[in-house]
Amino acid sequence: MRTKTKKLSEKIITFIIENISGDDGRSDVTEESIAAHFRVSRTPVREVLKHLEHNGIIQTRRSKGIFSKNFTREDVENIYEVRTVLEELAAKDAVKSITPQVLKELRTYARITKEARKKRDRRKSNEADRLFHETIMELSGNGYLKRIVKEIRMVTTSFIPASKLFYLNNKDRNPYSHDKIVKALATRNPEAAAWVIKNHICWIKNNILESLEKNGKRDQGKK
Amino acid sequence: MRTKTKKLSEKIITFIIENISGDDGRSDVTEESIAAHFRVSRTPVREVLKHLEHNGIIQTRRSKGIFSKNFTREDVENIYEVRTVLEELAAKDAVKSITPQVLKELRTYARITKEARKKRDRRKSNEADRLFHETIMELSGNGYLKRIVKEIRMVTTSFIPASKLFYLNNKDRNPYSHDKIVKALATRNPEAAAWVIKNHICWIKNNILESLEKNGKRDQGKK
DNA sequence: ATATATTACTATGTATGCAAAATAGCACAA
DNA sequence: TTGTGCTATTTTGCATACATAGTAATATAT
Repeated sequence: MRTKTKKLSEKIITFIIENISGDDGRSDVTEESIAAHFRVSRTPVREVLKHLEHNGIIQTRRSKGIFSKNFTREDVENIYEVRTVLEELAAKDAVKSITPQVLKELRTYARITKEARKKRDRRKSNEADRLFHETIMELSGNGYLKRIVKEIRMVTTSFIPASKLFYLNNKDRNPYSHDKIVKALATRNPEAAAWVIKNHICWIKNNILESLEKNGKRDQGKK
Repeated sequence: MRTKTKKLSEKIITFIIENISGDDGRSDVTEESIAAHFRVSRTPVREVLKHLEHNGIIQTRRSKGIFSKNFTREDVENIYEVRTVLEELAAKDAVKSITPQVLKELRTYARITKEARKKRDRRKSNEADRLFHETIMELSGNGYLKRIVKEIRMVTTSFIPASKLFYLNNKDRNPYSHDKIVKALATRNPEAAAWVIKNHICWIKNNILESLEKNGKRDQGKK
């Protein structure tokens, strides 16, 4: 169980995503501040930052600090278009190797997600949601696909910073639910599974777009 | 025309991909040697290395140096599976905004690729091939898709190091040629375009698998 | 001659220091 | 008050120096 080694960079990533803003002026998140927070030097922090910058999650402006990318409606649509075809692919591959055990596991995650959401336990519901999708990825047997979708999930997560993270609770439930995904997978019909996944993600996308429109009006004028 | 700034990291990437090997023992490619070659310090080199390592192209072993990943047949299939659905997506989107001008441009790249390949001018044919595919990406209007496919192309390029790069010349031509892709795009039928692209890439994948099998036998036993 | 312990070396990981760029604050003049 | 130029400050970019881990080679004992 190797956990300690990798965890630092993961922690730094989480920390950054949760703390950065896209405002102008000076950012209170700097290489120095992150380094100080984790009691390391700037060097390892920089490596994480470069990674995030490369993935388009942050942008660093010299002598100003680190800022979140202000995603446009188009950006969100583009990224979700990519994520959709990749999760469809995963679902299609997953049906080939599905087992009763895994189906049971998926149902458990689906149940936990639903219950936690009902109780407004955002952290727990997100965690179970993540496990649900990652299990399907795992099932696809395609390690590269798994890795790349994980990256994309990191981007989409950053769309909705913690401060704005209310959208899930205020909305109706996703009509293309995890339960329906499980049912489709159980039929072992690739196209059916892909269809449900596609609609599932499409619903999430629309939800995020709505949320961004509600929250993001003020960011409009700024360059 | 900002070229100088970004070029260094691009050059470093090219240099690394062209020089690393997957052998055991000590590598002659080290942070130090790369830094010395480009007359910079290890710091900027490390940033590029971390990026490549993250993309799964290289692996760095402490006190041994930098090595290429030894891709298995399964890795190649996984990565090409991902690339295929993404290029299909690009083609489907591209037909929406295709114009006679772009079709002409694509035909030009197709012609140059073909001619250069006939003359065994590998560099030129690769360049034109890249432009062909990137033009379709551009046409899709999805910047994120464009970026992510570019990354994947970097990985697939690293499958076949320069030293082994003969496969293209020794084989029959791709039956799902660039010409046929252009024709399919011209019909503005998304499914048709995606179908040709899919087969085009599938042919390349099989070609690479064959080449790896011929060249890579010796890498088998090693961990 | 072979196996093992010790030592020197090599290359990465991390920290620190210095240079450059861009901003923000302040003084001063109109 | 408002605009302009200078200076100090902030923060990134790059370089260097030190710490650590893993390897290879040598020496020693059996």
